[in-house]
Amino acid sequence: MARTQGITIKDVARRAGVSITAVSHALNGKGTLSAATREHIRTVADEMGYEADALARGLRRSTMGAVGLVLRSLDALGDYAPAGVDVFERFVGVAASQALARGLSLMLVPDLTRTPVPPLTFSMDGYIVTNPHLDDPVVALLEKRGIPYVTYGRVPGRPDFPHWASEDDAASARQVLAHLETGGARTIALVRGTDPNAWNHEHQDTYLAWCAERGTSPRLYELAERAGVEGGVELADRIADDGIPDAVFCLTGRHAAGVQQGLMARGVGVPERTMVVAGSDSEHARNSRPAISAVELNPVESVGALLDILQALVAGAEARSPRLTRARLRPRGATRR
Amino acid sequence: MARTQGITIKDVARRAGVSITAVSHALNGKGTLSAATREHIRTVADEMGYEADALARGLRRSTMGAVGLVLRSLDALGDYAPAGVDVFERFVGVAASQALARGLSLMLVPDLTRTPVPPLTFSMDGYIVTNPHLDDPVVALLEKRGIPYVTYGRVPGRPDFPHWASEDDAASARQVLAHLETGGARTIALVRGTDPNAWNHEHQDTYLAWCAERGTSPRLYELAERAGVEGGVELADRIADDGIPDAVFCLTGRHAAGVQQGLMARGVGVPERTMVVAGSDSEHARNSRPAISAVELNPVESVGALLDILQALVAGAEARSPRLTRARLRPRGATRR
DNA sequence: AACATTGTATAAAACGTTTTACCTCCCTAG
DNA sequence: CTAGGGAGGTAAAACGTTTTATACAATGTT
Repeated sequence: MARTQGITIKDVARRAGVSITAVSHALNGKGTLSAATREHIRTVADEMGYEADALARGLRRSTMGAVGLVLRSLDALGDYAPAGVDVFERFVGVAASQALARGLSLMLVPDLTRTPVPPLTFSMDGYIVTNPHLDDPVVALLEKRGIPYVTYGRVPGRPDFPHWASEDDAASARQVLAHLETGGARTIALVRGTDPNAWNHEHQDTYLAWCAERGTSPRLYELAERAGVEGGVELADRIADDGIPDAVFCLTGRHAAGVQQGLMARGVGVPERTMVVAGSDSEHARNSRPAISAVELNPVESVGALLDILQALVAGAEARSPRLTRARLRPRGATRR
Repeated sequence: MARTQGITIKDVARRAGVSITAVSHALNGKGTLSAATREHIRTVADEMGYEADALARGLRRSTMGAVGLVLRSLDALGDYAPAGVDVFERFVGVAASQALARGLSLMLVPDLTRTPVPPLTFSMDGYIVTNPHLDDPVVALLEKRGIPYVTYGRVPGRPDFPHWASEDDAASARQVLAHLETGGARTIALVRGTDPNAWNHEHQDTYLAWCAERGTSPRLYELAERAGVEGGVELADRIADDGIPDAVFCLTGRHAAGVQQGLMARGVGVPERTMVVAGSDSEHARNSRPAISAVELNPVESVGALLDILQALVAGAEARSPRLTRARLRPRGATRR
């Protein structure tokens, strides 16, 4: 109802016996006040528990200290079986606490393009967009509005756009493939998702290049992210029918869990007959039996980098970007030979 | 940098050849304008793509159309092995989309009590606090600031506080216990978490009452939420050492998965020798083998109720509260006899 | 004695809305 | 002919800040 608890800059000014300008200057370290007055005002403000109204300040400064987070799959969270949540839950948590640490507010926006947009949408200083799609309308909207944004993973179809950070997907993929090769795998199948984002693209490209380098013919499968574990189980049959590969590299933990489950149900031994790896670690990977080897992403560093870039962007400064962080392969039972 | 893309109410007014008051009135359906002018102004505003600045509006109206969400465990998300996330990830997703549907912005606040607070913190219209603890400082702060709030689950130690909604935990617990009894269970162990919140309290109370009614002696275990699956595995040993019960009722999906895993590793057959149930459904419960029966919470209805109450509160209206939603038991292999 | 200069503080404009109070016109009733 | 009253509209105040421009001493300079 009443937004602020009464206590405004005017009250502080009156109590301290100075003008409101003086208060503003003292609290923001501007202007030309004597050290004494400055100190005095600060004390008074503190003991009154004064806190500048974010709206008024934002209106005047035209910057708010708040960033929006668009989870490019959050819509899916509305359904019963959320797709790809493993990664995102981590991401949201990390983003929230890191934003806090930097004194930023974090607003969650499921979909920027559905109208009407929530009130504060266009008042944010900037946005973080996770895994934008090809021709993502969210990106287009931000672009059109001139709102600064950074993306988690490069923007497909926009190789020139520099303001992104992410784990080095190509490096991760190579790491996985090398690991499997060391384990004796010759034919390796890749199971990717269907979202047209950089994550899927880049893994696929790396995989195809790797196959080409070795002169082996690729075994590529697509499976919708939202198909989840069950999708993986079903896909296992198709994979087996096509001839059992030495290893299966699934980009999501859920798919990996499903595929492994499906293969084992058919009597295919893991890791004896075929190995299984997940491109992003998740509870599914960890809790499968045998535990599935997986790439552990690095949301802490990635989010840090994203916020660095975004803050620089908002401040109108130059940002070192893009920035790649390192993910680590966690070998587990499913590739232990 | 520049917050809004230039286009203000003044521009619209000029273009439409009217005063800014007229524009405001036309767009908000107030004042006494002729239908014609109103229509005209609306058209102009639309084609200019005008959207009122949320900050200016908020400043004037002293209400913003934005609510904060405090996940009373979100700190934990910063760690590698997040505790209790299964429930919360769902909750965040649902909250975000329902807020959107109601035209509200959702701000994520990890911890309201750490200073300095992010800018918009005290500008929110109201807050949703999930599973507040006993003597929760977040609740105290909101109370002191006079900011409206609702809680997901009652506030422990504040039986008088009405503004909450949640699944009917007592009913859920009874449902589970009855299910186990039907399956032939006589001695049932309860594994609860350590957080002093209503969820744990209420399940425990119901369980104890149920035992008392039957004259059986309770077998109560506490296990920290963050102990997760491994904690469950370890606890399984203790439970078995104390004498294998006919069923184990774990409040979290992770604990249930761990306990079942631990029991089976000791050669205790599930469901033949003992049954396992989880108080909140999760991927762990679904993907264990055998699949663990679990109570499927109802975040959609709960969030709906919470927003209803909060919106009423903010509007200064009377809200029907508290409100209970129904959770459903999903019987699965782990209790199939 | 007149004039810069410096140090400290403030008045007032601005940010973009909403809302309150008022204005003007025209019509009708007295 | 005038008072009263709607219909249709606007000017200006307000929201709580920040910022720009200005005021006023006191001090130093020619």
